[in-house]
Amino acid sequence: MNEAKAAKCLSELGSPKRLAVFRLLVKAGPDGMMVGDIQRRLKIPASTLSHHISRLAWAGLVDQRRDGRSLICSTRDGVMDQLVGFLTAECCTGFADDCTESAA
Amino acid sequence: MNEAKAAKCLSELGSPKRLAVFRLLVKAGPDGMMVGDIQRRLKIPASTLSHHISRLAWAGLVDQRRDGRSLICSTRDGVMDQLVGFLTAECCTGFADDCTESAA
DNA sequence: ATTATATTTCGATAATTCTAGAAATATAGT
DNA sequence: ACTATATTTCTAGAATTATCGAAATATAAT
Repeated sequence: MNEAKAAKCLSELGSPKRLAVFRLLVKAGPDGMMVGDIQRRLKIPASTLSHHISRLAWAGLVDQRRDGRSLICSTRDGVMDQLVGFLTAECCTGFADDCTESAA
Repeated sequence: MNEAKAAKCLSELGSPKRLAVFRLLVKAGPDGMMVGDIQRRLKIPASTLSHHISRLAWAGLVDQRRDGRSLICSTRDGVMDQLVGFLTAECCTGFADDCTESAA
């Protein structure tokens, strides 16, 4: 996780519809949820929902796998922890100046 | 913290320049940092930087106070914890049982 | 009052994103 | 092959956002 990747994730999660989708998937857990079920639940037109899901996937926040005619979405394991870790890593908490980019 | 407010925060943090500003302020701690210092550090034109700071303030992520001719920016206390709490709050409260990490 | 410094607001343009209907693709069943 | 279901890709207009120079505002010092 670096600043560019974190910004990408945050930006994608920053759309109310995408955040709602993502949170639904967080709740669904590893079993995930079919696109159609998300659509029925959130009442978003299919093409709009597909657009948002593809952005979440592009950011690495969500994975999709096919099961017959359905595509099952789930949150990518660990990505949320990485993001939260990055945000809360108080790099140089002692207010030092020399913080060279830290990994995490 | 609710979904709309969280989305607002995430969206604002999702701009690379704003994320850089915010992280600089996280590092600076409660003492904060003058706009001019942020500008010299990140090399963003003043009007552009002002725009980004005002968005961070609008989202409730950053506060500004005046000190003489300078405006001092600092992260709003607690907002990051609230955001992280919101993001991780409902993890696996639904149906999954093998979510071992994340918390509060 | 004049001048200098610090930062914001204005204004205009470029770029990106949102939205959703229509068409296309993928899979399954008959 | 044909039909139905599930989802994506295409497309395009509307809305939002980013960028930054110029002008304006706020404060301080002389």
